[in-house]
Amino acid sequence: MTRKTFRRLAKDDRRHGLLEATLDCIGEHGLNGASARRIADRAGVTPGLIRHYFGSKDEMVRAAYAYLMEQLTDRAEEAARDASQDPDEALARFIGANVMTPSLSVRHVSLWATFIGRVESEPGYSTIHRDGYREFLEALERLIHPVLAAHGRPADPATCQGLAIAMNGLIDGLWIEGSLGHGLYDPARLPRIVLAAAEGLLRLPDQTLLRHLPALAPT
Amino acid sequence: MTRKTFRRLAKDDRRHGLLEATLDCIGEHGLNGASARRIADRAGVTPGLIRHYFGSKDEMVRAAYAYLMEQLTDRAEEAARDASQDPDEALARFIGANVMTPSLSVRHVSLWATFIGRVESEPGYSTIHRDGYREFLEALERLIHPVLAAHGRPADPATCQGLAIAMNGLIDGLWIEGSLGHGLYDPARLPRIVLAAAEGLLRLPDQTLLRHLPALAPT
DNA sequence: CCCGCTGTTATACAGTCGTGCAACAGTCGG
DNA sequence: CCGACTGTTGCACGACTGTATAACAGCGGG
Repeated sequence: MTRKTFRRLAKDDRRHGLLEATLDCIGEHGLNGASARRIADRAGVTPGLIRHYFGSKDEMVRAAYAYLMEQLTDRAEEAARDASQDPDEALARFIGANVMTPSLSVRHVSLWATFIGRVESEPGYSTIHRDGYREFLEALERLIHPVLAAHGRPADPATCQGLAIAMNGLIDGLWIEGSLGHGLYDPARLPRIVLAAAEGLLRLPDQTLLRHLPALAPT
Repeated sequence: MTRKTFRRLAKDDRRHGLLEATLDCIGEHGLNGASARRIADRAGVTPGLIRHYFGSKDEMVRAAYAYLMEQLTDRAEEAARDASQDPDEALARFIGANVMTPSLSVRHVSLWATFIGRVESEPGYSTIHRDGYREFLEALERLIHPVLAAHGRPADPATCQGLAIAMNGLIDGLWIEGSLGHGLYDPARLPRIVLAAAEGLLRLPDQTLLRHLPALAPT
């Protein structure tokens, strides 16, 4: 029995590989089937490394949750970042991007849901969840405020936050159901649906957001 | 070693007890920690019964998912059933009830999310998910249509479905985040937020739904 | 009252779980 | 080219997993 050959990787590379393998396994087999052995296999290492890098499997899974949330919020904010100077277009881009590929992803929704299910009882999860949610909410508020102001609608902080909360719910809900692909409707309808809903929700004139729909075409 | 005393229950009672215990365990410990022994313990029986009633643990968990979805849709439709004849009020009640106790429940959201995370890969789950989603969507369409018609807004099937999809997203998203109680805002604000958003989304005149807010006070 | 049906328990089994630990082997500085 | 540091492996351990099966006991029908 010959010993497995291996390469010594930089600390961050190995951590990254393990986290990615953890998410892969959880996405495919759930927290159940994501055993230390299976994750190590997927990462191309032996289970002992988990202890070496994360102390325990639970700790690694927790780190994977944080890593996932980072990915999700980064991706969301990226859509707004490369938006034009036009506040309407920036908001439309942000909202639309969240219900289109690559955001619309079964893998991401499955992972997100799996972790959400443990937020209440797993120590440390609630902080990760709250931070991600807050970040998303604040990004939304930053995008909504100038749009409201430009159209002469009330934009005090309380109003703005309430609208951001509703908008976040709208986006999240459509993101989840759209990603799961139950076949009840064509997900390609989602950008139009969500932008029309957002216009109404914010009491914006017709086409304020919808006219930027063509700009959302997948590059 | 004395043998455990027991009562012979009606088939449905025992099944119900096991399903409820299954959901309890999954809610508290996730699909991971919900072992056959722990579930049996919670139900006050021995693990062997699982095989007797469901054939296997996986089959029981699947049945528990279907059982949960039935509970959730029943509860949602109940809110609309005991609504008055006024279409506006019926819609307002339905929407509002979904972001208030008892619908706003960490246990329910945790369970829902845990199962959603497995919809993609676990055989049979997607059907349960789709059926529940379709039922919710259709209930929403039935409530939205008369409201649109009464206010002279376009109410063709395609428009109606699109609005129901958006409304469902809005409700789901707020239900999830509101139930998790992250402390970023007071969940008591949700009924007002969701009704205001729904009015805008459907392009209804101000206060069409919001004026029924007082009628939603927890009985 | 007691027999028989069957819902229920108890036990055993092979497999997998997470992880602690000692030995190994890559890799880098000298 | 060699020595030393440490990232990585391999294995062992006890606990726990799901489930098969045989023995038991509650309960209704006669």
